Amino acid sequence: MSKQQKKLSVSEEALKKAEELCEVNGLKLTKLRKQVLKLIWKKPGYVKAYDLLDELKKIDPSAKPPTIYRTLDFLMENGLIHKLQSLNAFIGCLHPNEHNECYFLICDSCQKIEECCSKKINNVVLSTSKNNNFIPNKVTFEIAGTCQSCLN
Amino acid sequence: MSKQQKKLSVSEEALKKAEELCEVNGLKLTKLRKQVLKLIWKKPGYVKAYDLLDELKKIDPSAKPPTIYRTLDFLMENGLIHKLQSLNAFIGCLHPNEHNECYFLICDSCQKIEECCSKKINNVVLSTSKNNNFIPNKVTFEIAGTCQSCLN
DNA sequence: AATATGAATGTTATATTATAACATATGTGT
DNA sequence: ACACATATGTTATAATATAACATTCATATT
Repeated sequence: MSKQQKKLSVSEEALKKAEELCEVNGLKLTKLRKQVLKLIWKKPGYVKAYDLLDELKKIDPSAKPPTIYRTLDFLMENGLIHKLQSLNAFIGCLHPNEHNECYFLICDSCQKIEECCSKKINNVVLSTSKNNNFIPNKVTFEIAGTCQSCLN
Repeated sequence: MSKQQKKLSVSEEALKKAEELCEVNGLKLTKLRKQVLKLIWKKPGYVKAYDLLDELKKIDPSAKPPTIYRTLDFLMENGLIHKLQSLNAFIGCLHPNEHNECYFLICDSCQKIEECCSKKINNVVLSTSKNNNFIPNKVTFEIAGTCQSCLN
């Protein structure tokens, strides 16, 4: 941490990145979208759509399922969050825009998620796709198990 | 195909394997479970739980959601089928028991699935788990895209 | 054969996750 | 002011999945 500049939290960092990215790409990070993204980052680990809806209702009582799902769709389409398919849950993306394939280590006991990117994964996807004459579009790669700190 | 022995279809083969595997492991492949497994193999590509339920109802009108989900649980626990997490769908396993990690190529346009096993995947899972001090338990790896025959 | 036991199945109800369809508002350019 | 597209509001319902408890069935033992 420098003396000049207060260090941003991961969450603040992510929101800043999101704003920049939307700015650059001409995307509208509306009030609603920003609120939802904030709520996603506020919770450690992953978050479920209806829990998010409950949180959002505290700010905006008129929020309803489509409010959340549409917003999640926007955030996903633009790489700001990921959906964890094996959990039906959502999580903020650590490095929007920089994306090669990434995957998730999901701790079954503490709900913490590690987002990883790796060339190896990318290579496996590309090579096996090639072997099968398959054009990959969307990769889902999630490893559930037990994390370091839950092992003792 | 030999002259002596009629070649079994993939589906017949799978059912035979399932029976053998249950025999060996002391698992009860009951009438219901066999019926459901048959229905899963009957459909090309993947199958959704409630479609399966509709099919089952034609045989057993008293079937209800728990009937299907319990049976799917049994079949999954014992490696006879897989769940495709990104589709909420199910598919028969081509090689029950032989399992190292496997993954799926899912064609978005024709719904056909290619099940692949590969040491590479296994290695990636093991090495990245190790790097993160993570004990992997269940791997979900699904690649959606376009298959060979849908490209023209 | 009678009985005990656990596993499997039946049954009712409800929880959870997600979308369709249409109405209204809001921002932007002309 | 108007047209247009995009975003949001609203109502209803679809699709996916499980909890909880009752009954049946297989089998092992007496």
